[in-house]
Amino acid sequence: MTFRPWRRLGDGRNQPGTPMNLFNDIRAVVIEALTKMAEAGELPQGLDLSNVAVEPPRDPAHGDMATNAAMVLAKPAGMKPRDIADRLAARLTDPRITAAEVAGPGFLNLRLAPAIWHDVVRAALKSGVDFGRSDMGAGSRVNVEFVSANPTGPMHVGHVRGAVFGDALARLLAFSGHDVTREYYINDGGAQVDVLARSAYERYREANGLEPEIREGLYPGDYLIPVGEALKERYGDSLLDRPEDEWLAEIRDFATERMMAMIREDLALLGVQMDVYSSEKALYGTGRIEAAIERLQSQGLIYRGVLEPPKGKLPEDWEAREQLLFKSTAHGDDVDRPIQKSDGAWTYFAPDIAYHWDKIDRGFDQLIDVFGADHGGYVKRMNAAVKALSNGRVPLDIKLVQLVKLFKNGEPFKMSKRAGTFVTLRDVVEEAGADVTRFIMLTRKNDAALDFDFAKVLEQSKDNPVWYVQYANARVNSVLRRAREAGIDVDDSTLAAADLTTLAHPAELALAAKLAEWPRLVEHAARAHEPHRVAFFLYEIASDLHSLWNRGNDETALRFLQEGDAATTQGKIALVRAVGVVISSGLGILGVTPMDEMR
RNA sequence: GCACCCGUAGCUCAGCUGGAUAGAGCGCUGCCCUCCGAAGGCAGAGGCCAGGGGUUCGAAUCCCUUCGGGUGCGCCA
Repeated sequence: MTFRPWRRLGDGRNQPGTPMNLFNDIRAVVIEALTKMAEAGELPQGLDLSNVAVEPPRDPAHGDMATNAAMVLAKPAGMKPRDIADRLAARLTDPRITAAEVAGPGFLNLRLAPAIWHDVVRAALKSGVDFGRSDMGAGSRVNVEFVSANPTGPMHVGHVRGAVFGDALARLLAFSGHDVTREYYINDGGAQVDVLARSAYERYREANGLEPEIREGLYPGDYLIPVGEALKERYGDSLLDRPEDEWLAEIRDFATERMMAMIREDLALLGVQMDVYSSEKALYGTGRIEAAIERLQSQGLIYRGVLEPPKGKLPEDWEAREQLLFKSTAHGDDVDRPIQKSDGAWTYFAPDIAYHWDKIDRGFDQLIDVFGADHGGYVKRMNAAVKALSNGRVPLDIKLVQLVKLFKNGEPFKMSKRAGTFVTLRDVVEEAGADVTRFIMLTRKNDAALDFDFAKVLEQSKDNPVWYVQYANARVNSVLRRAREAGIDVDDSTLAAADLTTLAHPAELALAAKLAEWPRLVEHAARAHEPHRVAFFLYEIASDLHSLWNRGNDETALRFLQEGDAATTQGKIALVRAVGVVISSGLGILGVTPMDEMR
């Protein structure tokens, strides 16, 4: 029996941008059959086939794949689902499809030849960690803005999840064929960097032997002490007892730069690297903000007016004032938003509008902002601004990342070595490690709150998903080691060329079929901007491997190492290794290092 | 008051952008190591998918509404 190379499987019928996705291949077969039915008059011409799906059925008894084509088309075609399904089944003559049965309300359940699953294993071995890589994105340019923590101190827990999420999303999008830019927006234009400068000035005084006055409202953290010392090194005592306006701007720039260096280090601890750092301050004085506002004005979206007082908690000192407003309600917001304070200075929103316009201007096809959940109120107005500025061309997806609650053995975790008042990113990484931190942060949807218990995430048991997945990978490598010790060649290239016909047990083929879902999952997760799906999929794969492993205890035919039968062993190890490939590939998207050994 | 998010097994959460009998871990009950890593695995019990309407071949998923929890609501960023 010979197998066609995987690349030819699609036979040119692959949808553009989706190599190696078996589900897309089979869908293409179904679509072609439907098209022929229309040509033959068995279906009306010109039906919308976009809702026709080919999916893995939940119940394995329903075969390997199922299509809803008959049900989706029944109404527009004015036919009974069963009739469509029957005729479709008759036209599915592709040799890969060994059976097509109509079931349930009109599903067409497909069974595929075992050789298909062997090809999946082979594809994984040949592609390595690139297995599942897709060109679905067709090189479209995506800007992922994330973290964007204020440059006033070290990153804290609140930033960690956003950093991990944004980076994993960026990796996922890159893996699925997008041209991704990771970007950090430095909020160095507001009052908070003045506070930073004053705080650093006190530390500068301290470095000169004076008593620092860390007044209420200044940043008290120890991390500014070295900044004070550096200031002393640079300025000596020349700035002591000078009025603020003589040193504020200089110290502000100096301290901001130092803070950004620190933040870069913090990000590096998590394995996060930005491509672009954009400065808010750099927008001032360039006319960019004015130009952006002018552009909105030209669309009739800027006016002077008075807002209704906010309902609910009314500030004591509230009084009606005329302000410059952006008519965000024209694009879905609830109220119009001020872009200028009553003293004429820009609100934070104004440079942010200019910044997003800049991103649009740089030619991105899609913008993604990762914000903390406390910025939820900002979503509609930003969407409105981007919609207006790009004339609806550039979609903006704002992902809100929910809070992380830290625990240790079930007790709320409070620690503040450096910062004085909060748990830093560094604290978290030093306590749990970057890999564990990243994985756990991705085991929940971004918009669901997350409990992070240091004791649990470091536990070595199946309660702990990181451990469980790493353990599966370690077992894969354990099998490979033992096979080599037995003198069996298990190099990927050898395994990929091996005869896999002995890989025929339903349990083994089921696992291979699970691997076939990986490329599909990548595309779905990327489309939904949901990297957590990768983490859950890895957990499932790990579970399947552990399960198959243990079945070998009772059924010796299922053991991966078959004594005295190198050929059969190679076939089984090809499957095991393919599992390892998918785990490594998935962990790569999560930014987690696979572990070969757990000892 | 308004907006956004959430509500799924006793607990913590998935549920593949509308599919078939709603899943996993923990906890509970009972099993599996002379055998590839038992740091594992198998089986069982456990559900009005918060409640009520609607949309359609079909709803945990989409729309409306009620209840409950979180977050936000001009001159902070």
